Amino acid sequence: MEPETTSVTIHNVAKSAGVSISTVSRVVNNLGRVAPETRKKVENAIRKLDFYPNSRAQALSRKRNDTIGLIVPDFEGQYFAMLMEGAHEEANSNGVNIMVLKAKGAESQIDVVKKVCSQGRTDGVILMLSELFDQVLEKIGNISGPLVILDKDVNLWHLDNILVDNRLGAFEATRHFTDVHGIKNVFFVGGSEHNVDTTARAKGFVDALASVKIDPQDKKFFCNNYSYDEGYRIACEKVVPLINSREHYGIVAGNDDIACGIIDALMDKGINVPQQVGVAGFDDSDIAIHRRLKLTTMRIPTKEIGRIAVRMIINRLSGQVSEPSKVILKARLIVRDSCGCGKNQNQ
Amino acid sequence: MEPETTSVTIHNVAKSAGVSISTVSRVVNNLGRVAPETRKKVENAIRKLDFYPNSRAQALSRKRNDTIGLIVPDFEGQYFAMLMEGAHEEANSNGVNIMVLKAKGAESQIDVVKKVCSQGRTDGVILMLSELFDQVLEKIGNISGPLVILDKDVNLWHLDNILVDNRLGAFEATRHFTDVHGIKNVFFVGGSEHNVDTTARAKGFVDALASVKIDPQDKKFFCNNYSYDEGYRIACEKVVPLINSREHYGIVAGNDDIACGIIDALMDKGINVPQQVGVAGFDDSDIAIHRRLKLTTMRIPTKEIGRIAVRMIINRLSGQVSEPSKVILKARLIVRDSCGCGKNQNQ
DNA sequence: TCCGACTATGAAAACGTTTTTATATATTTG
DNA sequence: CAAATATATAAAAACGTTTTCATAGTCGGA
Repeated sequence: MEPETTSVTIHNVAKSAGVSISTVSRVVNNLGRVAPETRKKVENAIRKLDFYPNSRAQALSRKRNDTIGLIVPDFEGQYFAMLMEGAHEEANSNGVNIMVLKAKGAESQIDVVKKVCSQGRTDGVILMLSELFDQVLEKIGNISGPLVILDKDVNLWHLDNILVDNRLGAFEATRHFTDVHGIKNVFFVGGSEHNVDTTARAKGFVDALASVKIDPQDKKFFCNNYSYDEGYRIACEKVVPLINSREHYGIVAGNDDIACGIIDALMDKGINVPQQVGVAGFDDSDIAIHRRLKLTTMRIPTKEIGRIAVRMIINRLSGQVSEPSKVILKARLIVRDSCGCGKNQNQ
Repeated sequence: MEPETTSVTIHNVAKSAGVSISTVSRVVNNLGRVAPETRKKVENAIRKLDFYPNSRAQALSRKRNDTIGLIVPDFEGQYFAMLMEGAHEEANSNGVNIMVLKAKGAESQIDVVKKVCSQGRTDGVILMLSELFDQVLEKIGNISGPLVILDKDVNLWHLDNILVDNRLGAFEATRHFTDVHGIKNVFFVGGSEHNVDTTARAKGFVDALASVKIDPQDKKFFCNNYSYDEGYRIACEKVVPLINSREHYGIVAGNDDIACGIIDALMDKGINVPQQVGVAGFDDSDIAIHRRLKLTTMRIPTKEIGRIAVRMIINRLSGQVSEPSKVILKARLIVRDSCGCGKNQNQ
């Protein structure tokens, strides 16, 4: 009934080596001075007994867990995986662990953050906010440990903040069509109109056209969400009717899913992509290179975001850095075939 | 220099409510009998002081962390995300957390498992093994807590085990071509020949052909890895030369990436897909529905695997279940367009 | 009215570390 | 050579809970 193999503690090691537990602790943590022969005795005992310090006791005593919480609204797409990749890389090389939590609605996010921090389960938290983020921020101002907010521009309080310049990204994608391809008819098909990312990207699009003296009027469309199906739908309903077979066009999509939907819709309507209509996506997700027509897209440095977020927390914990900071990363245009630059350029 | 807001402990609550810490603990954990008015006093104090029990102290005292470790070789593709989805769902509804760890090589996996278990950082571990898994298993037989092995058939020791019947999956995909489409010329293009999944799928393919009296000789090909590019390469080098324009063909691919590579290769060589050659993938990953020609593919119940894995650990921890078990899940054929069943069936 | 059983609560031990403080012993200094 | 100082180690306190054990107080029955 009790197969519970009681594990070996620092006391066992101390006894076996004929020293006190303080000495063992000093050896394990490389602290203070220990006579060479004593150290050897202790190290032998540790090896003999296969001793690993109990992390629960360490956590209590040291008042830290060596654990960072990563709170995301969902695990969909590959954003989460990339974020994890970067975060884990940085965390691992600093001996800290990552606990993944999911919290979608504002309620849930407030709950999870408060709980996890107040309980001392993590030493710091990386939070990817959902849409209603001002409500969340309002309530978590007084939490204890370091807190990094991702992807939403947060000016309040002493919070670290990492974001991507979406406006600039869409600006560059748009100017790629106007400048490199000499196209005057550029459209924008974004995600939900109330999404802050979409808003920023739409602004970049407008700014880009304005900067080359093109009227952006009636050239912006919005999907209900960031999905392939919505991209397909909007392309059929809004874009196709505007296409004149004698002109060339460019479309800046809100993300790669939408871009793919658009491309397939256009093709299904017999329109030549990318010869007559070039399309650019956003995110550089997996699907960008897993299609016949490789997607030109703006790459979001997601892995980098994860890495920096962990770095920020570690810095704050180590006391080296006390001031909160805001990091703004750029998206980068990855030119492939769907804009008309690539292998399918000349038919 | 010390903005460390020292958090409120059970002692503060006890003092504020005018009772002992044992009473507070009893109220918090709903244990033993507490007089209604005492309970009210304590609850008020808890609310007033915004008390959250320190999870580190709880962990030490209770000898558990309410944390499950999920060890994966990488975060690529969407396998990890789906696994996480299921695992988190089950974990969350049981009040346990998930710590994600990465360990790729055999060395690393042994290290991580031993460390995480011996330290008591997690109460149980879900382990997704890399290729050289016998070496790993050999060394981690004596670890303490519950351990669930994913995706590799493990017969040794007292380990829980969840796997997918890859043989049966490939069998069904193959028979779909022979039975539904009446195709005799079916090929298999798997991943690395030394991969156990590939081996099982290849066997399913051979068994299926044998079961309908077709000679599987010279119909199996292998990629160096599970990538789009390899699928493209093998299709060009091995498959295309075998295609006779008067015959119909079916191809069972090792995964969706390979399937996409094959399809694009065939199309680039001017072969009609799916009219002349049908292709089926494996995994039902994102890309299956993000292409113009929707992929027919075997869906692996990854989310379910995550859910069951967590369930197993929780059951073992609760002492309800003591015997290790092996769960074998089936892949399910998702019929879309690339096999020739769908919208593009008749040209 | 007295005794046993039960109830509500408090006191104290335990969990396994880290860290501070104390104490021998060895080494230097005047 | 005694006093001051270093050095190596041990003893004990602390971390914040849970849990066992002890102790008053209450109740019902003889």
